[in-house]
Formats: sequence, C-alpha cells, structure tokens
Amino acid sequence: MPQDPGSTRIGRPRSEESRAAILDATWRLLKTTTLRDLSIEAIARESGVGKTTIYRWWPSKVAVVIDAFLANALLATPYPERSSSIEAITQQMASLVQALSGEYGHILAQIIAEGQANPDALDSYRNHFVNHRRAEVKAIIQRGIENGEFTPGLDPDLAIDILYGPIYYRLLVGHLPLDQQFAKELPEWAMKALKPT
Amino acid sequence: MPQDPGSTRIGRPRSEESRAAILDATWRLLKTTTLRDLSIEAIARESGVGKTTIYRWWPSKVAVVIDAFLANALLATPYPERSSSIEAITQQMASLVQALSGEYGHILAQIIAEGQANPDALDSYRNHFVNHRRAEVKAIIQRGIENGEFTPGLDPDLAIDILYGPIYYRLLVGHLPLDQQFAKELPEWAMKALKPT
Amino acid sequence: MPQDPGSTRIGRPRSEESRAAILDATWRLLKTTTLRDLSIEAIARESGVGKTTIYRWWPSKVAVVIDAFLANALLATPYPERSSSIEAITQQMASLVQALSGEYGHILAQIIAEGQANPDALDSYRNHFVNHRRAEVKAIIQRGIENGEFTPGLDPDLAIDILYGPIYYRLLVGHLPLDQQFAKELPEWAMKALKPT
Amino acid sequence: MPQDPGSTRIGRPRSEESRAAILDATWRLLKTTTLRDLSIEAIARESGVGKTTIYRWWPSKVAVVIDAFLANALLATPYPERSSSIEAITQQMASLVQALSGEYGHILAQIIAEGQANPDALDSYRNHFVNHRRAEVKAIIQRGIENGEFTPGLDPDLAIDILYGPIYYRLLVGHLPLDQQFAKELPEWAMKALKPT
DNA sequence: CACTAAACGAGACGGTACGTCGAGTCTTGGA
DNA sequence: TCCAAGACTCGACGTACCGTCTCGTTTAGTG
Repeated sequence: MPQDPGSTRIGRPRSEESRAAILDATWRLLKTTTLRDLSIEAIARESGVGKTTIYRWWPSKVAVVIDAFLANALLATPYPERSSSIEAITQQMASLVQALSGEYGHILAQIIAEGQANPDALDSYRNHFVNHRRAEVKAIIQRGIENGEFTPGLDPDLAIDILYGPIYYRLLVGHLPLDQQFAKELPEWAMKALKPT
Repeated sequence: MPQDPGSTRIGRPRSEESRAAILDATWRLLKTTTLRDLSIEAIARESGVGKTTIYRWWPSKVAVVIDAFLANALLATPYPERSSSIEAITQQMASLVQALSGEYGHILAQIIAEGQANPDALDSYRNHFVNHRRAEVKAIIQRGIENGEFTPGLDPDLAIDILYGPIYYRLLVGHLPLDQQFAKELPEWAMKALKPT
Repeated sequence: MPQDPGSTRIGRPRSEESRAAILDATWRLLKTTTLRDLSIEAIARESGVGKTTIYRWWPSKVAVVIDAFLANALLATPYPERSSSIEAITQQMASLVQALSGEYGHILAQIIAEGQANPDALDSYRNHFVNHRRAEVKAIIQRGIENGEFTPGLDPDLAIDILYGPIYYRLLVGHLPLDQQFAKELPEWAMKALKPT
Repeated sequence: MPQDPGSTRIGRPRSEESRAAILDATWRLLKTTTLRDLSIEAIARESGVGKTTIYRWWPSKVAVVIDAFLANALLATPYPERSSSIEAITQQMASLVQALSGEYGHILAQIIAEGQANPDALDSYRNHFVNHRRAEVKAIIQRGIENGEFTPGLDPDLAIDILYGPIYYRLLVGHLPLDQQFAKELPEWAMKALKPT
C-alpha cells in the first residue's frame, strides 16, 4: 500500500501485475482459511510471486489482508441523507448488521482477532475501518443533539459504543446471530438510551 | 449409598504437581507473550514437564490457557444482592469494566481472538465465561421486568447485548479506554434503553 | 532368562503365562517388523503385559528377541555322525545355507545388525549362536587334520571362517542369494582350501 | 552439441559451506556414537544447520553417512598392477583387512547393520561399496582363470565370496580380530580353493 | 487364616527425536 | 532497481517410544 509519491524513481518499476496477483490470491485464500492460518508462503505460492516481493511492499500479513479487503470489499453502508439523525443511524445500523453477517463480517472479525496479538494490526484496522466511520456518525449524533433528537449532554463516543458495541459483541463472541430481527430491534431499543426523556 | 464413579482408577495417578506447574507456567508466560505466540513447547520447557503430559490432559493450547485462567483469575464480579435490578447490574458492570481494564481483560481478549480461527476455542470460551454469566443476568433482568424497573416486552438477550456489548467492543477494538468514567457512564446511559418511558 | 536357582523364593512367583505371552508376541511381531522397529511398548501391548514385567526380566530388547528365537527356532542343523569330517561339514553347511535362506536367517541378520550398535547384544549373539557351534566344528576339523583329510598345520579358526564366512557375507550383504547352488558349490570349493595338496 | 543439463539453475545456489559442515559433523559424531544413535537432529545441532537443509538434500540418515564416508574415507585399497592375479588379490586383501580393522571398518559395519532394517540403505551400500569392487576383482579372477592361475570352471562370484566373506564375517561378528596374522594367512589359505590341483 | 512380599496390569512421568511447515532473510540470474 | 526462484536458519508442531515411577491387585508361601 506504499509508495514514493511524485518523484520519478529509477530502476525497474514496481510490477502492477504482481500487486494485483498478490491481493487476488490473498482474497481467494481467505475464503477457505482463517487469517491466522493464512501464510505468506501460501500467498506467494498461489499468486506465483516471490516471497521477497511481498515482504518488500507490505510489512506484515495483516497489511496485505487489509489491502485485499479494501480492494475487494468496500463495505459501504453509507449514512443516508435524512432529515432525522435517528432515521439515518437506524438505517445504517441495519445495513451494517446485514453486511457483517456474511463474509465481510467474518474477515473483519479475523482482523480484529489478529489485532489482539499485534498492536500494529489493530492500529491499522482502526485507521482503515473505525476512525473515519466514527467521525461520520459522531457528526450525525452532534446534529441530533442540536436539533433535540438526542439528550443534551450526551457523549457521542459513548453513544456510538452503545449503538454499535452490541453488533461487534455478537460478531466476535457469536453467542447470538446477526439476523434481521437483531438488525431491526437493536436500533429501536438502543436508541432509547440516547433520546431525551 | 452411591458408589463414587471412577474412583478407584488404576495405574499411576495423575501428578497434581505437574498439573499445577503447567498452569502456573502458562499463566506466567501469558504475561509476557500473546496467546498466539505461546507455544506448548514453551509451556513444557518453562514448567519442566514433558510435552506428552500436556497433550495427555488438554486437547489444545487454548484449553490449557482457559484452565490457567480459571485457576488464577476467577474474575468474580458477582451480582450483588440488591432490592433493585438496576442497581445490581450497574454495580456489576462497573466491576467488570474495572476487571477487564487490566491483565484479565487482555487475556480474555486473546481467548476471544483465538476463537475467531478456532470454533472449539470460541465454544469453550462461551461455555466457561459467557453462558453462565448471561443466565445469571438474564434472571435479574427478568425480575426487573416483572417489578416494573424495565419495559415489559424487553428481550433480555438484546438487553444484555446493549449493556455489555460496549464493554467488549472497547476491550477488543481498543479505540477508547475501559476507564472509571466509562464504568460510571455506560450503565447510566445504556440502562435508559431498558427502562419504561 | 534369569532366575534364582534352587532356593525357595517367597512372594508371588513369576508368571509363566506372561513369559510365554511376551516371547510369542515378540516372535509374532518380528515377522512383520524389523528388530530395530520392534519396540518394547509394542511387545507389551501385543502380549497384554505391563512394560514393567518385560523390564523386570530382560535387560533389553535384544535379550527378549534372543529368548524368543531360542524358544521358537532351535536352528538345529546338527553335524551328522559320519566317518568323514569333510562329509559331515559339507552336509551341515548345506543345511545351514538352507536354514538361513528363510525367516531364521532374516532374524539372525537383525540380531547381528543390532550387535553393531550394542556390544552386549553381539556378545549375547556369540554366546548363544556362535561359540558352541564353532567349538563343535573345530573338533571335527581337528579330527580331519589328524586323519589326513585336512592339511597339517591348518588353523581350525581360519578354516571355519573360510567355510562359513561366505554364508554370513551373503546373508548380510545380500549381493547374491543363499540358494541351492550356493549350498552345493560353496562346500565343494571352499573345502579345497583345507585339503592337503 | 549437448546442453549442460541444469547448468543455469535459478534461485539461490546450494551452500557448499552447509554441505561441508553437515558431512564434517556427521563424520565427527560417528566417532563417538553409533549410526543407530546418530540423529539428524544432532547432525543439525552440531553443524549449525537447519534440519530442513539436511532433509532437502538427503533422503535419510544413511544417505548422509554414506556421503560423509565417501568424503572422508575413500578406502582406496586398489588392486596393484601385477603380472600375477594371485599376487594382486593377495596384496589387496591384506590392505583391506588392515583398513577394516580400524575406524572405517567400524563405520562400514554400521552401514551394513542399518541395511538389515532398511533395504534402501543396503542397496545404497552395495552400489557405493560393493558392486564396483566386485566387478574389478571379477576381471582379475577372469584373467587368472585364462592364464591358468585358477581352476577352469571357477565361478568368480563364488570365488570372491570365499576370499572376502571371511573378512566381513570377522568384521561383523567380531569373534576374532582382523589382525596382521589374519591378513597374511587368509589369502594364503583361501586362495588354495581357487587354484588348479 | 491372616500376614508378608514379590510379581503383575495399568498407565502417568520427563525426555529425545521424528519429519514437516512456515517464518523472515539472503543470494542468485534475468528483465 | 525489481522480480522469481529457491536455499538458508530457526522454532514449533503433534506423535512414538524410551526407561522409570507409582498405583491397586493378585498369588503364592509363612506364621
């Protein structure tokens, strides 16, 4: 995911072909193994690329996987433009539950898991998947506070955790499914915590 | 009079000494490595025990770790006997946040992480750490519904996820700390979702 | 192969049943594995006997095997009573080649092989299979020297090596078979080295 | 013009340094242990080489040992150019007895022993140490038959076994030493079996 | 008939080595 | 300068036996 912006580099240029082959192979392999059991060796083998090439451009397995994820699965679930903050969030939460119930959820879970043994991986995850999203919803919540949908004095960070925490909890612990009913009821009930009495 | 089943086992009896040494060493090693980097080989080396002995009694690394966890950190955080369900839960949530903010939280996170690549581990985690706890709080919530503290029609499972999800979210994603403020505010706000309007 | 001759021992006497079971199992296993791959563990398993019992009565794997060999295969090939030394030896050599061409030869070879890494085993082999046989044939050769069949001044030890060495050479190196032709021609030709010119 | 096969191999070339270190360590270890007790693990440890590297280039322990043997002990004992076949063979036999009485004999014995449990090892032994030597002496014997030194109708294979069998017999069974006297007397006497009367 | 004492089966114990896999690094020739 | 190929050291995997040990049980003789 690197590289020298702007200047004209000398020597043989990076092979776009290899880059694509690596990300493709990674994505393909992730469908049949877990991130933990995925090996750089296997990626190199599967993509017909030298191990060195992978090590040259990515610092770690997770970095490759995150790139592969970004290349293959944008995981949009945008916040719809609505007059109401509550409606916008509710709708997005439902989309997210739906999205995470499948393959994407599985891989995201693997990335978070990897992050427990690997601070860089967790950092990377937060930078690519968390921070931007939280900023976005934080703005919407702020707006909700201002227009009276939410309790004044509400801490947006805490609010986000209350709304989204349950989703990741189920994703990672798996005690109950990320199903339609959950997608519908979670926003309904959790949102009550944010509304003024 | 009932006969103790399997009481008189033949052959050399299991060495309690070895068992303890293994769990001790595991716990000790977990403080300096991650579960993923912990190896059976290292446990054997550190505890002065043959690898065979470990494999004889535990099916996997995680199983040892869970036993070590249970032996070293009961992670009590019981629900205090209170007249009010809300008070009982509030208090326990605060204790839990406090407990998970340290070493125990770190190791629990590792176990959940391991579970993402290893269904048996996740199962084991749920059986040892989740199911019992959820049943307990479910009963308290039920009581709260009955005595009017909580909205009739509230799904206890969903309620639990709203209350505790944020804790595990922060534990695993680490975007914000499990600090005192969180321990105080989360129950206050999240509980609002459960109360009748 | 031990035990306290004469005195009346107290305590539970050695189990003849176990002894037989061990030798049987050993013999049975030797037909499908090599001596090297034969394990005490397997003998115990196969004979339904505790490992301890084997270690109590035999100092090593080879000792068991030699006992099993002696119990199951006396490997007679006696020297026939003949007027002529040459005829007696010739006949016995042919019998020996025949005997060693099959299962017994295979196992004897294994024992000699084991002996290369294990002086005790080689000693044991010589005591049980070599010394007595050599003494016997030495006497016959001596007689042959005296009655003029063999050259005066012939060293019986050297003579034995010339006669029998080729047999063990083929047995162990396996470059050529221990077949009927060899059984017939070896004595014919080798004997010429011993006769007076 | 024939193309050098495998000449321009790509990838990192094999490390001659490692190869030498492995053979050296093997040879060194063989002086203090037996082939049976020699472990690949120990060779790797002693030579400072990864186990993988050994397994990459040799299929088995014996293969390494044979290479180490060939590298360290060519065991020349050539047949001197002589007018007389008898003299040539006599001389070489004496050299061989001398050579096998020491370290080389010990290791050769180990290899033959290993061969009893391992057909590939025995094959390897024959290919590297036996076949060529036998062909050589066979030619000399043939010449001896033609020029009247040996009995017409003599089977060279049988002749070789009569001459050399006793040497290997003593080497492997160890009932008598491979000493100077044996080196002198064996050819004298055994040769008589081959000569015309 | 109780008592002693050795042998017995079962099986757990600390070890060593097995042959394999992947990690991350290094070293070639060719593009 | 990049790339593929592939060799390098290292360390862990889970398994098989080693020879020793500790049990409860069995089987005789002796008192």
